[in-house]
Amino acid sequence: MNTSSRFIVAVHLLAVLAVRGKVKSNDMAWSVNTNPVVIRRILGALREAGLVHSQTGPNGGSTLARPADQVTLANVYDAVEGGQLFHPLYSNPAEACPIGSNIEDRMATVFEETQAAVRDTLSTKTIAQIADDILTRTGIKKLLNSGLTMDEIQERYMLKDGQAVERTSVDRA
Amino acid sequence: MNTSSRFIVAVHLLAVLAVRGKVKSNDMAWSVNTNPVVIRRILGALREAGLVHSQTGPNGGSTLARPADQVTLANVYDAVEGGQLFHPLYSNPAEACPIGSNIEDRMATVFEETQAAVRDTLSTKTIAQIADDILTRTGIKKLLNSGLTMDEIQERYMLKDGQAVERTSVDRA
DNA sequence: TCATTCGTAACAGCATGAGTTACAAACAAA
DNA sequence: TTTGTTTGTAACTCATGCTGTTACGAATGA
Repeated sequence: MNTSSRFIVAVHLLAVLAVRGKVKSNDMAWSVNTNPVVIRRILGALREAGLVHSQTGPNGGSTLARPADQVTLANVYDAVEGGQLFHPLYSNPAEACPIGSNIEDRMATVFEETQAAVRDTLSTKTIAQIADDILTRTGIKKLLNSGLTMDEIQERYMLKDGQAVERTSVDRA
Repeated sequence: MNTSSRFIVAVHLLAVLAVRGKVKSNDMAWSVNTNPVVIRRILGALREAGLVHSQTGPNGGSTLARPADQVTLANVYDAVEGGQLFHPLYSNPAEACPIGSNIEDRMATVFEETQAAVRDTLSTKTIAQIADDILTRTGIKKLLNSGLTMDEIQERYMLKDGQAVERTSVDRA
């Protein structure tokens, strides 16, 4: 059926951290367009999994706990969704029925194989790749390569039709 | 996250149909240990997907619409879960944020790849294999090979510690 | 005609997730 | 030390989805 939005939000947050360094939950909430508490809840799961560090107080915020190219989407998935994609258990099937008394066991192995396939797929992708793809796509990567810092880019450029373009005086007003 | 129990119940039902031929929703409900309407709802999805036929009236019930070795678990999954395992959409991330404005697009391709991996895994397994595994495991397969019919086995044997054993006069009483 | 079986609508109960408010704890800076 | 900022977390509401149940019309075989 479906997975919660936690996974995609978690990837979103980690990509932001990969690009920006230390970020406050308020700023991340703005980017995701939700409440800071929702962000902090997800950060809590990421912290428990050892993917981020957080700091209270002024100049507080969260940072990646290890380089973005060492954080796979499988790590993120495990952190926020906690494993099982399928439900091997349901309401006590009949013991007297050959199918009923064996289906859970049999399907458990199917679920394990499927879960492994999902994890294999997700483990080939890292937060660094996701962030890099997006920076390239928007033209920000080229600006970074030209020596600008992320802060300078943020100040002097804006997104227009998905591309980073220099702000005009009108935009600043 | 998680998937509903519909998938495993659907596999359960199809395995029962593979073994028993035509079966009433009442009997399937007994095997699954739930309400017949729950069964009929799932059969409805399977029917829409062309996996079973149903018949009203006396001597009614459901049957497989094609041989059990031509029904893969991917077919079943698609029938009852309808595709999307992950949610690519969430609450309007900020357009002005490079990550926010691109994350949905980027993750959509990740989700598609993952979904494809799941379908690949599930498409290697058929209802026939699941049913056969269980019949073999319980010793029923051997009885069928010895020439007994499923009805005869049902009448003269019972499950004890997962194995089909002949009923004693006490069991019949 | 009648009993049986399915199809489906309608509703209740429950679990889960998201959004929100509130507040204590940690911490940097004055 | 005090103050303001930020996080962590509990508690609550609201919406959604799934399961179980009752009810009833429609189809069908005897």
